[in-house]
Amino acid sequence: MNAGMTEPGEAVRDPESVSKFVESFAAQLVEAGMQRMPARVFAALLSSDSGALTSAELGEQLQVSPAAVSGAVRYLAQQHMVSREREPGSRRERYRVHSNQWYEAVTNRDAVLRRWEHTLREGVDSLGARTPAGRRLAETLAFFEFLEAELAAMMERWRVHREELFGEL
Amino acid sequence: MNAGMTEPGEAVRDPESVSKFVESFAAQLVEAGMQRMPARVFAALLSSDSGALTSAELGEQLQVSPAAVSGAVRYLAQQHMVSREREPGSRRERYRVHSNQWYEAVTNRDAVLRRWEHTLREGVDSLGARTPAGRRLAETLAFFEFLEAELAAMMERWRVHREELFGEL
DNA sequence: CCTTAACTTCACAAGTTTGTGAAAGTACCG
DNA sequence: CGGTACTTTCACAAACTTGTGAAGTTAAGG
Repeated sequence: MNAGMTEPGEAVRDPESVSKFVESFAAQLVEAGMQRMPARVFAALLSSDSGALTSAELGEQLQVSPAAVSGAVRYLAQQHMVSREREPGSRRERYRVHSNQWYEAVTNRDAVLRRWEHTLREGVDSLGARTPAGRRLAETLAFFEFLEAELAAMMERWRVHREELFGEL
Repeated sequence: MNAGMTEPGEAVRDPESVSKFVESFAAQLVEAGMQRMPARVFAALLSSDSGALTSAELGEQLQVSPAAVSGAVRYLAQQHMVSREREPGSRRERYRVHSNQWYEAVTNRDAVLRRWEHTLREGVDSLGARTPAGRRLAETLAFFEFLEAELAAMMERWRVHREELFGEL
């Protein structure tokens, strides 16, 4: 650890090791199903001090075209993982990650869960609720319903725990 | 609902509506990041009455080659979402889904979570724990650590709840 | 209003993924 | 041990994805 050999306490931002982190983190997001470019953009935002970068900054840091940044940001905004803000007095836009908002977005996937449940319900219907397969699906459905409730409660607990650790928003 | 127009209670397995379910469910697994073929194979297994199918049965139902089935099953077995069993007295293999085992496999992703945490810890190190970015990562890390503990506890509660709903294993 | 900085859209080329047929490998069974 | 019934591996073609440059659009500022 502390491979940069800097004295602890110093806030020297070594671009190379930052980039290394960005790429590792992005790789894990990709592994978890996110597309490559949104993952890289998101990781870059997450590890910026201001929490917000312009399109040009992102393009330079990641060595990609404005078009790529544009597409990635559109996706991230749709997923509520970043928000866009216009810099006043400039035609430049900045993309911001609200540190906690992003994992809230990932866990608050009510709509997604609801669709899974809907599909499963249809499955139980077409297989017949009393067939072995129907029962198997019904159990899966019950699990998802349970999950949905638990996730909400868990995020509530997290907010409390978070405040203990880091204080007010 | 009950689009098949069969009297309730009847266990008529309409191959077409089953296939429709298989494809919808598979599509959702794909959306969640699983590869296409493993998703289809898994959905087919999940909606089979026996909970187990041979390679030939899967190939026929899904209209794919034995090679495709082989690859898909290898992946699913690695993820512990199906298990393989040799039929005694035959050289045929069957692939089985243990109704509850599969979502246990999906939620028991300790190793995966651990790797995220490791990456985040490195990130905090290279950004500096007292920088804004470092603090942001530290919060994300704390969230993952919290998640890890919560997930385990949640699955414990689910097992109890499940037993209430469906009885013993 | 015109200029211009910045973002977005689009057609396409490069790269990657996916499923196939054919050949090779395994292991039951006589 | 040889035959055969499966399964797996492999090289490749088709289909899809991804990022680019260039043209198009928007709106800030003169």
